[in-house]
Amino acid sequence: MTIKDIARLAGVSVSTVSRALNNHPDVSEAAKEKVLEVVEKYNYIPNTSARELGKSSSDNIGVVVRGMSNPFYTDIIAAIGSRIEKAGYTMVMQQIGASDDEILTAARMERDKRLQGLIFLGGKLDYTKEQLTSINVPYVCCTFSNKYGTLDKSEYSSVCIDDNQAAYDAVQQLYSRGHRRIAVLLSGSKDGSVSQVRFAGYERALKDFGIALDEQLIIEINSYNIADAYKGMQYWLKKEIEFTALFAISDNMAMGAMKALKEAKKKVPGDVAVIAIDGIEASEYINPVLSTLCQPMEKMGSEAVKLLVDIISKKKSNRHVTLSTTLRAGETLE
Amino acid sequence: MTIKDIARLAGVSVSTVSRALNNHPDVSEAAKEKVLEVVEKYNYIPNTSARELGKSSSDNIGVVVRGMSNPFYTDIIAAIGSRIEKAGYTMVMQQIGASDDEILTAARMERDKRLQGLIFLGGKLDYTKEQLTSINVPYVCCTFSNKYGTLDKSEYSSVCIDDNQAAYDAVQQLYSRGHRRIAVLLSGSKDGSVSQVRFAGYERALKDFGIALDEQLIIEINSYNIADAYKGMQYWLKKEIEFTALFAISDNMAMGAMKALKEAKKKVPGDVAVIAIDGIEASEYINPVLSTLCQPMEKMGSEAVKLLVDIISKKKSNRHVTLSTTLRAGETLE
DNA sequence: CTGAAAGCGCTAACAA
DNA sequence: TTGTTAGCGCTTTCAG
Repeated sequence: MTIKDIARLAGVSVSTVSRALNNHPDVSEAAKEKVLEVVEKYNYIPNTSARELGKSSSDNIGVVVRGMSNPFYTDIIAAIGSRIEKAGYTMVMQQIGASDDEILTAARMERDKRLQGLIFLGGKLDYTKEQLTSINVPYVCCTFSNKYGTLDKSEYSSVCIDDNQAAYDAVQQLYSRGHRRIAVLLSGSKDGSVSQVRFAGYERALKDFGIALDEQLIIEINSYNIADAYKGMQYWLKKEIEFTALFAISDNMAMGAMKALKEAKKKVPGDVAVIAIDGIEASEYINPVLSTLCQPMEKMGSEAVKLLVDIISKKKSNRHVTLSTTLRAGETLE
Repeated sequence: MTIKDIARLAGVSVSTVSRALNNHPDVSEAAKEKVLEVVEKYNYIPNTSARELGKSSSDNIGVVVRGMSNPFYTDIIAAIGSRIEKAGYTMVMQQIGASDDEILTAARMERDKRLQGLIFLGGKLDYTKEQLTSINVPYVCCTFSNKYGTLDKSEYSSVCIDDNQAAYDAVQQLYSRGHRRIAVLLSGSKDGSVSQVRFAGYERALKDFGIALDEQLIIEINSYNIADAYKGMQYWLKKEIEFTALFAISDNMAMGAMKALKEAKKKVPGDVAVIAIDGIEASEYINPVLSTLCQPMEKMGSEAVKLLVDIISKKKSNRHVTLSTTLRAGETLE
């Protein structure tokens, strides 16, 4: 069943069918009605590929999300979606696995869907200009910036928190409560990911507070996984290194760590205070409730769209906005 | 940059480029090399729409997943993905929102991607034959079956647990530990969703065990949301209805409920025993660890693909497999 | 092994 | 308002 069949069945030409289906103004009510009736009757569904191909332009904005079903992104995506809609564009989202190439995915989408712009959710921090030659539309990095790349600031937009500062603030929360032996749970300290940035904030805070960096307090797990955080913490606890507080670079990792702490009979808080960064919903439902610095998810999403739309419509050029976190007191701080 | 440009630049015809790009056997090494060189140099990316359109068939299997980023699905999806790959097919996944129409999505995919088959993850339980006329390839329902629909068993395949029995088993766990005042936390008791099926299992168990159904013990929240479960439970607890155990129809809902119980100073376990169904990772990281009946996620995913591939290759016809759950003891049972 | 040319199903000028 | 027709970018016969 193609548009031709419908045309024949409705006794009109294909263009009339196309017009009727796309709500073009220049179709008579009679023709439109007839067409829709046939479409309904035969359960006709237009082929998207053909449609996309035939079209010369579109109002599509692409969103490529790294990490399947990362709870941290759901709220942001919702915000992005509604904002895009409101701006009169159409959202085309694509999720990719942790090891997939977002640039390639984006480049494909750009051509396939004739995108006007792109939003990257949770990408890498080290793009080079070279790698991005295949992207020819404006794009904004959401939740991250090009910290370690060689991209010129004027070539892209971004909206994120100041990860270094957030980590600094987290450590300060612990420090101000008297903690000096502050362990840090991270993915990697020089993996070029957000983990590295947050670790740098941790280091900076210690330095500022006059605490010497103790290698023994660094728990590196090479993953953002909750189960890995649990196992990593479990393993580290066996070393029986003295500490009174833990700064986890993400809520998820903090949750894994807390299970290990509980099993090791370390009271949280009491024996150990815990703080993290992110503010996902799940960490609000654990016991004790995790104390964490929340990222303004909704704001991030809507801001990202705003930046992009402004660029697409030539109103403004590339910009970089930094949003601030808010502390969720929780119950793990003391 | 289109295939034509590449052809010109490489000094060959478009068909040769197409062959080189698609690993066809009948291309000389020299031509292939030349083409790939140009492709590389100009960063050429073929247009998927055009590709899909031009192709007469495909080895695509579509997967439509209901519910964005539902943690329950991630493991299943991973299993489905690797199984599809292994079987020599290509997975094309599409996530849809809770209120979107999966049949329409599937019908579109079927045409756009020239699917050989479909897998539905977390769909509705009440399809009618009429609604499915737009689907013309074999499909299997994963994690659910067509409990309330009028579909003939021979028209589709399914792989899921026996939800009614799982609920029955959950209640039995509580009953055997002496509980008689067993509250149930559900989405709806007649919403035609899995909630209804599990509630029926709860009812059946009570009947079997000689316990009268007490309307006061039914907590209906019209949602599967963790926050709603929390609020719903909070509200219900204010009524101060006497109970010693809670059966939540999903892990997620149990987590919300447990936060409410904790805030109401009800000890879990001790004052209240809790059991649920699903076995998601998160519920393993809360305190106390949730006792629950785990669905065999991996098995479900791989089994779904197996059924589908067998049908596509005409080896077998539609089948329905029921997998059993396993109890995760946890710490909320007593 | 290679190229020319006919589609794939739709959109969008251009005429009528 | 309508229909005709030329693409969109690729795959795939069919000749050569």
